[in-house]
Amino acid sequence: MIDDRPAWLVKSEPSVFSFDDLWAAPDRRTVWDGVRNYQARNYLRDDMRVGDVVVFYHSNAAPAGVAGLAEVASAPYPDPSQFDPASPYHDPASDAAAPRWWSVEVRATRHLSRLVPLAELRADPRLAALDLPLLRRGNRLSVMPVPPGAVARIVELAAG
DNA sequence: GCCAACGTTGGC
DNA sequence: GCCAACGTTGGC
Repeated sequence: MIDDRPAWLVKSEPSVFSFDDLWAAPDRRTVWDGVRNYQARNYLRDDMRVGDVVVFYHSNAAPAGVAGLAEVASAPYPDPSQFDPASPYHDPASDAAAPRWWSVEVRATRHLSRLVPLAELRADPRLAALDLPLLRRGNRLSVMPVPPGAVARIVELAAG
């Protein structure tokens, strides 16, 4: 039952890494690295658990919206890219003994029958009643919680 | 490309 | 600790 599990939304720019890219990855799986915001880091490090639902959102896209579903596929671990000088996410100030940035692995589980555009999410009264952080004004978090019931509703909209 | 909203940095 | 400047995000 999808609704019994905690759910999270992650953003990705599809021109960089799309849901289809995740679907095409080995084991449909990848490390979710490069998150460089403390609030999002706290969700990754402290709250995400194996089996949690992940809503894969395309940002900076036309249209932006929910592209598919995934799940948390590993326990949190220090984001390897912070220690990699060749990575654009390299953080020379991060100490290996007390890593600043964390990752989990995610695995794609379900293609939606179509992308659900942000405008449709905003227009849906049932989602509005759930107060999705994604839909709050000025939201810029790249990892955020999804309230109970919202995933099922998004799937309904996709089937819509 | 524009621009509003936001997070971070750094001078004081 | 304040807050202005700056850089980034992300919808349009």
